[in-house]
Amino acid sequence: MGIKERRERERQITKQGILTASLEIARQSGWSAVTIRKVGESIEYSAPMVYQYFASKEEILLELLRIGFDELGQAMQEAIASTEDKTERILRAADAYWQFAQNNPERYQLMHGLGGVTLAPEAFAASIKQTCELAENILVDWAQAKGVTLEDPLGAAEIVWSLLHGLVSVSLAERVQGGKDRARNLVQRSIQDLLKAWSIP
Amino acid sequence: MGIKERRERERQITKQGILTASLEIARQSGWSAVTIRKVGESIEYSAPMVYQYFASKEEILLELLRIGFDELGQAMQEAIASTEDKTERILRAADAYWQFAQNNPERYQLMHGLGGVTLAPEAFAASIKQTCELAENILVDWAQAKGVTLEDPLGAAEIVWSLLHGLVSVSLAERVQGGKDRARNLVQRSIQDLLKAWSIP
DNA sequence: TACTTTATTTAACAACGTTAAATTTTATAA
DNA sequence: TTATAAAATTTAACGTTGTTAAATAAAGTA
Repeated sequence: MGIKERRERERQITKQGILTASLEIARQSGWSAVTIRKVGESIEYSAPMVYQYFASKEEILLELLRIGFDELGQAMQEAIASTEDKTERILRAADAYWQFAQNNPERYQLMHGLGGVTLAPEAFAASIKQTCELAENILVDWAQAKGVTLEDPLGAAEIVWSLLHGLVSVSLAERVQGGKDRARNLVQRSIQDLLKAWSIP
Repeated sequence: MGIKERRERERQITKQGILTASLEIARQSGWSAVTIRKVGESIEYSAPMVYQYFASKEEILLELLRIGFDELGQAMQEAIASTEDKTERILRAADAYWQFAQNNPERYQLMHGLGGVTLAPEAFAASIKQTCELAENILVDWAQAKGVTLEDPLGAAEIVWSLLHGLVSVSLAERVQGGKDRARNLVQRSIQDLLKAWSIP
């Protein structure tokens, strides 16, 4: 009597369909164009059917947000694991962050309340904190390896992350002249500059 | 026959009322709560009357955006004019930027597409560019005074501004631990750090 | 006072998120 | 296989949004 199980499998497929459809609409037309009716149409159901899978539109966005932060965290972890050099580690983690934002602009928007996303600030808080702690860890590692004493490690992490987030935000809004590659170099260079300043007593 | 003039005066007052009402609603309940009907109610008119003053809701937001960038630019200009010391000048300009964002969070959101604001990216571009050019100017001045050669002055300006914008964004979303004062110090310190790095060959 | 113009409001439309009711489809039991 | 219960799905509807058209009220002019 695997009928219940089959149903559950179908449910998961449809649920995933809702998520990918939402993401696709956002990719094509921005987050304000993501409507329940359009999502329903995408999965070839009537609009109210969406509510059999998510309690509200906000829940869809929150789920996508969670997935996004998971993937970003994973990408950064891989970057960190890819080298033993503490400085290079920071630069690669930053580049992983940068690449994620460039390859998934609409998800980055969702994860940071950009591009007309209406999500309560509390939604971001936890995941952001996690990313920031990760940044703090690799900075502390770096400082230790270099024999540098960071008087405010969390502050340093927040600075690096803010710089990164600022450049990404600006780049995503296509406000930086010279295209993505230039902005990418800017990220790398500015972080190196910060590390340089922190290396000197 | 000053009847036409009186009408025009009244018109300007009502127009201003629409702008301040929109800002007030956003301040109290966020930008997604700013609706034409509520704005109409605020100025004690029916909703459609708003369209006698602005062609669309977007036009209201764009006007507020323009005013916001004007005021921000003015505040930064005053900060710049307040000292001859090139380094202090940069720090004061950054603090003016910071103070504007803290004192007008909903306007800062509007000006940068935060907090559920749905405005086309093109809307920001011009004004942002202006602010960035201002940053470039004071950085070039600083470099000249310090005998430093900035190989990419615009890039340096974009870095400083991104750092500033990143910290402001994070602070406005109340994601920084330790409150506003700590974040303000972070801004000052990080910019000093960048300048320090750029001072060294 | 009568008429024209202007100012303002009410009604309405399409689209939104969401819920309730109606309907169709599917599974179960005789 | 057919009647019935359960589940799945859709249609209709509510209140809200931005916006426009039509109706009404007010003001100015002759």
